[in-house]
Amino acid sequence: MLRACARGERQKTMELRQLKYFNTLASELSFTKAAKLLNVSQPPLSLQIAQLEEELGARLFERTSRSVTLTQAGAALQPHVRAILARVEEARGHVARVASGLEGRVQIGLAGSHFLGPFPKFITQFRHNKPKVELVLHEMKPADHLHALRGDRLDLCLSRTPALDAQVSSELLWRDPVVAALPPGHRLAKRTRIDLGDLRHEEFVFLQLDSSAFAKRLFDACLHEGFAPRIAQQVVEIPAALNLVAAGVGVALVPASMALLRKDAVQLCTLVQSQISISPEQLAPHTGAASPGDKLAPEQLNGDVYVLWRTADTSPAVTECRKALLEWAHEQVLE
Amino acid sequence: MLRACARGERQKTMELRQLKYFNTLASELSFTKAAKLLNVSQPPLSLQIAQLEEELGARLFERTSRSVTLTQAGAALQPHVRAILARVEEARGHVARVASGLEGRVQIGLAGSHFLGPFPKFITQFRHNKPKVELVLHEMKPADHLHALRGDRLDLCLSRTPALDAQVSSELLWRDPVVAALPPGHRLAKRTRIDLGDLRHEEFVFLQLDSSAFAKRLFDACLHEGFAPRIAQQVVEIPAALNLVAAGVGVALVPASMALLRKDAVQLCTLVQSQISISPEQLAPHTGAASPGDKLAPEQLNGDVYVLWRTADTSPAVTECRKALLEWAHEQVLE
DNA sequence: ATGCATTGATAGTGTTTTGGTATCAATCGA
DNA sequence: TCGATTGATACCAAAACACTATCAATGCAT
Repeated sequence: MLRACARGERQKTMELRQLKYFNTLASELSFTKAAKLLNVSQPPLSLQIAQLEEELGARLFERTSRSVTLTQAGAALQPHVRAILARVEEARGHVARVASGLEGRVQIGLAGSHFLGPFPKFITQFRHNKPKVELVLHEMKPADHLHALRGDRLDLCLSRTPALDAQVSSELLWRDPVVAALPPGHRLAKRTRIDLGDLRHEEFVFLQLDSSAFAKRLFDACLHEGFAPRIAQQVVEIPAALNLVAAGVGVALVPASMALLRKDAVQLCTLVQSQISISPEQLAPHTGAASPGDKLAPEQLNGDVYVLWRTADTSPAVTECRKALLEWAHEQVLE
Repeated sequence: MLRACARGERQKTMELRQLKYFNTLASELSFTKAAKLLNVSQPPLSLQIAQLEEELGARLFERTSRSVTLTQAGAALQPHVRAILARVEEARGHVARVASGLEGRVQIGLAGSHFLGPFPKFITQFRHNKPKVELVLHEMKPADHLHALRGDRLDLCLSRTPALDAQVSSELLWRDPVVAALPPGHRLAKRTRIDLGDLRHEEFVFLQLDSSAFAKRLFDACLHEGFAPRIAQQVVEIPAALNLVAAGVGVALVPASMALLRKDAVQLCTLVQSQISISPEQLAPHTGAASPGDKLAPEQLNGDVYVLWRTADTSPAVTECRKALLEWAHEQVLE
């Protein structure tokens, strides 16, 4: 079969090698010296320069057999070549930094409530350690996390619900038991620990069920306990729920870390169901597929915080950030 | 003899081809489409990208068999590549403009007196026609012209004396006869034309003999006429001579174009020796070697202006400027 | 579900390009 | 005038490159 070389002339194109050769020759103004510096012999250098001159259609050096000087065209070219070669090195360094995770951008999705927990401390520390990695925080409903993650709009998510599929992995960051938040002076307020069933007749301030899987899980826990909670008010953010509880609208099921922030205004009661004994295994991080238990197991009545990420994500900055977050979280637990 | 390939690894270097391939692939995000745009088949494109990735030590594209996306490293590289390729094109254009004489720099040496003649008009016109060509004017003693020209400090000179050697060429720009400038009311002032010998008993304001070959030529003309001029005052610039003549210090031999500028204050007398009939051949430009006549021939009693340049100079801007100057000068003569 | 089309990767081959050695003409200095 | 040095040239081997043919994987349509 005939070679499909339709166009007769192969378009010769300038190459970086030629520019590199030009640059040292322009500095040395001697073919032999430049060739030595370039670790090539002199004839190839002459050839490459000649090719460059031919392609540009201009003589770049004036050679007598005794001296080499730049022509005006060559002098005009020199600063460009320097800039190009410098930019190549800059690009090389930039790519290396990004590839090593020293530089990059990480899109992080999280509920507003996490700004009140330990996470901001991590942000501060990470930004100090990796100042060239840009962390972009996206406050959004937890229900949207997975979709945004799969659509590449997010790289990491903080969520109180681990992921269950193969596309998205998750790992436990820190535990956060669910407690009951009661209005001041509530009849159950004197007890330090109550059973979820004790709340069956209460009015609830509940997280909006379609805003997060966490809210659904709380609701399901009530169902599992044998009652459908009477919802006096739905809210999207946990702090809002606490404010309503403080105002006497009803009781609420909230993560302990959140409730502690308003312990001045609401009464907290440990829920016995979430008071499970913490085994060493549970303290250790586990993968997303590690706890696919039934939706109504009492151990699930918790607000433990997970980090979620695309399993297939290879971005070094994201990986570095995730690892740093996990490491930091586990250190915090030990303290 | 053994090949002197001392280092085992040949340092593979990034090449512009790879950057060009990267650029279109990053735009198209499809190997087959990019290959078509690049007029190559798909395998070479894949290979070049792979080589680029290997050299940078970073994966630049995430490929599934169904989609191609930029990695963070690739996204970091993209603007650099765009800038590099753009700069290459800019360099190509710049070199082309310089090589064609549209852009460049021309160092021009001239005596201050030429600022009073027709030359400034040319400067204005040339700067308008070739705005990117920088004309640098160096006012200096004509005696230094040749040295500066040979030392590459000047590219062109305006001189009243043509060059006589092979290294420096010259061509006539415009004629300028020498006239006698007399103080007002001078005894010879009534005559419209006088002989040089008529001035043998006058006091002279003379150009400094070591400042220009023109001055020497005027002095030699007097000697040839049979007298050594009595020099009352030496000056460097012709206008200064005219001022001294106007003040009555003495008479002077000056180019007609200069004297006309002070015809309000000095009396002009045509010198018969310079009043030679102008043959068509003499009007036409002639090369430097064309008039190597004896130093005392009366025809040499003139201030004709020549352009001088290095015969070996290949700079397009200089050549363009010189040609434009010649063309313009000859047009001026016709008007 | 299953075949079909499309995508990028791989293998094998011929051509182009590149770099090496040997040598030459020109020029400068002693 | 001779020798040394410079860049250019001729020629050859090796490396790089681009092509064709093909494969495995994936998405889409029937």
